[in-house]
Amino acid sequence: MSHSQIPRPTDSELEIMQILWQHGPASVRFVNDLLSEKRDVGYTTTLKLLQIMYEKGLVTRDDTNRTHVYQAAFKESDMQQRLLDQFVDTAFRGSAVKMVMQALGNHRASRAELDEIKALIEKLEKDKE
Amino acid sequence: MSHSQIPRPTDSELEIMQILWQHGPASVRFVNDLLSEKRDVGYTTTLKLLQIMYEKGLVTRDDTNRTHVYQAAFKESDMQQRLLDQFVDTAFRGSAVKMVMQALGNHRASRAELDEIKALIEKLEKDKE
DNA sequence: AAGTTTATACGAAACATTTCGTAAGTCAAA
DNA sequence: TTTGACTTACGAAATGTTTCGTATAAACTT
Repeated sequence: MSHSQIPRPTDSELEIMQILWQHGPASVRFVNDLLSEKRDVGYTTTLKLLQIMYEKGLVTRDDTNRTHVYQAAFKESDMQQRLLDQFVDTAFRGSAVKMVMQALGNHRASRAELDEIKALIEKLEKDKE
Repeated sequence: MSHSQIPRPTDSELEIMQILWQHGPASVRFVNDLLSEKRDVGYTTTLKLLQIMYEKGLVTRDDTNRTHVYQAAFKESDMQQRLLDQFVDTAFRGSAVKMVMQALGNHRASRAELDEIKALIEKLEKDKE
């Protein structure tokens, strides 16, 4: 199927995307086993979700074998960027900086992580010269 | 009505919250006028949404006059923090730092903004000592 | 080969969200 | 006082999401 525009995944769909990104191509069984560790979910529910995600173009699948193997259709970082843009727009009126400040202010980041961010900022500022 | 737990606002609801945060307490008419500038939406649609938001506890209202006046039930920053936590969990597997890096990497922030963030980081690092 | 387990497909119920039509009341102007 | 504009309340259609039961076929076990 062809898709002019990929829709934003729902929360449930994103949960499954996470599994596919973390573990690579996987069967319904595999996805459902991992999903079941976190919450109560039936096998056919997971199957149906993956089928819908396939129709939406969120995942691809290999159905040469009886057990189909699903795979994320997008890189995690690309999807994150899209979700981030959307989130900044709706929750922070488009201000990524405000969002960053809020995230740093209340999430306890380690010193190493803070240093990493600081280094990125300095690199960005250098690029600006 | 009493509420044990306030649900996450939907996208449409958040759009209305933004208006209430930006302009303060407002009538359905006022909200709908602003909303209509961006997209096509009927008056009773906006009314219904505000009524539902009232039932959910997202807004309060003053109904002493015929024209009810609605008001956000939460500070914008509090809501942003809640949405942010949720977003980081679902989209970045809990890593606020990764999210920040991605936001800074792809959003063009001004030098002044970058400096502001750097200052915050240095303050946080000082607090860590 | 017969029975058990495992797979997909599909329909539909249950639930949530979005949208709006219609009814009924209030208010102000003609 | 009648008319018209404006208001809230409410029901319900339209759409999207989540869940699972059932049917059917394939593969494995004994």
